[in-house]
Amino acid sequence: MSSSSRPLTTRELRAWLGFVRAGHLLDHELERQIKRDGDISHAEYEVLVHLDWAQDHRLRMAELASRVAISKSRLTYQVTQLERAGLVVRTSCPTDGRAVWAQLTDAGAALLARVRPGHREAVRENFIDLLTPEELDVLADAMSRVVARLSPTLAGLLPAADDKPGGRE
Amino acid sequence: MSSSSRPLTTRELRAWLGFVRAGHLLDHELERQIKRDGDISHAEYEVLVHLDWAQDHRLRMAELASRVAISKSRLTYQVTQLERAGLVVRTSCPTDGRAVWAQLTDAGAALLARVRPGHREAVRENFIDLLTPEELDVLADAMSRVVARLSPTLAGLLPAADDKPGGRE
DNA sequence: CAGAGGTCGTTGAAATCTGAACAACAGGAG
DNA sequence: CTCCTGTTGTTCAGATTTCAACGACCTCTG
Repeated sequence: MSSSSRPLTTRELRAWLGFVRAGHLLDHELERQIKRDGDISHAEYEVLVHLDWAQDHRLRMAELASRVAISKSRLTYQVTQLERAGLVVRTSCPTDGRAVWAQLTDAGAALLARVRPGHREAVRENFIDLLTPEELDVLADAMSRVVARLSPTLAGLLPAADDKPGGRE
Repeated sequence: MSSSSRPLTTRELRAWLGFVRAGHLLDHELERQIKRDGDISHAEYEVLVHLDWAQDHRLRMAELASRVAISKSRLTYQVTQLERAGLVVRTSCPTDGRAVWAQLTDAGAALLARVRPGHREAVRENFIDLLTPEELDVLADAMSRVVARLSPTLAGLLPAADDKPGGRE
């Protein structure tokens, strides 16, 4: 790579640092909001959301870990916590003895319903509403390239580029 | 807020999810690269970088924590680790008995010099080079608004919007 | 059927992180 | 000087995360 030793220009640095900092700050803010509205961690919330999105509100552990982008052992811990709180149950799979289903419970769905509005609002206030529609598109395109490079698998799960009022999130 | 219950459109969702996923994946990738080249964590690397950027390669704990955007107690832990590795030293401040300076050592600077090229390359390959200059500018502007909203203090430290070959990072 | 090789989810120990409580100090008002 | 209030960095306990095994199971081959 011929560019390997060339330092980042101010333009590049500005984009990179801004991206990283915005990510950290948003993480922190959402952590706060989710803890406040639902008394669970952001990580746990993510697990619930992905279960909610899934067919029949359930997923195998490995698939869930992949979608939430966390390690298997971390997910084991999270699901144990969520199960303890009654938001999720583990079920064994009849066709594959190794597999474990994580299934969203009614209580889990109810919690999601309670937390989501505030979450949406937080995402809007601190991110979406600060960008123009054009910027959103530019960002989405650029990010999809980044995701595609680092994880072709996950890239396939991102929504396509049309604009109907999505039924998710 | 009138928008509080309106779900995210596909366009918005695409931008938001892409942003979050790209952030996670980049974090993971950089973690790997830094561990490989310098045998330290990404968090520790960030501390070293901010010290290097600072006047005289040193900062007070509180200021450092603020710039790296981590908690005081977390920084205490990180600096202890870095000190144990000889990459940083703690110094007491003559004018303020409460203050503690974290000072980059020569070994710390040397480590940075060893890790940075690979880091730069990773950032370029997986981020910068995937975006056009126009996209970089759009992104930087948008992110600066997000940062400004969530942390006016940090926003002031972001580089300005000109484009000379920056001497940092 | 037996065995090899791979996948799945869990476990345990160590590393790291969070949040509240704390002790030492600074700065100003009385 | 003395008290009061706010700041600074650390500490401790508990929560979370990582990483390297591990046991159970599946699949394919012979």
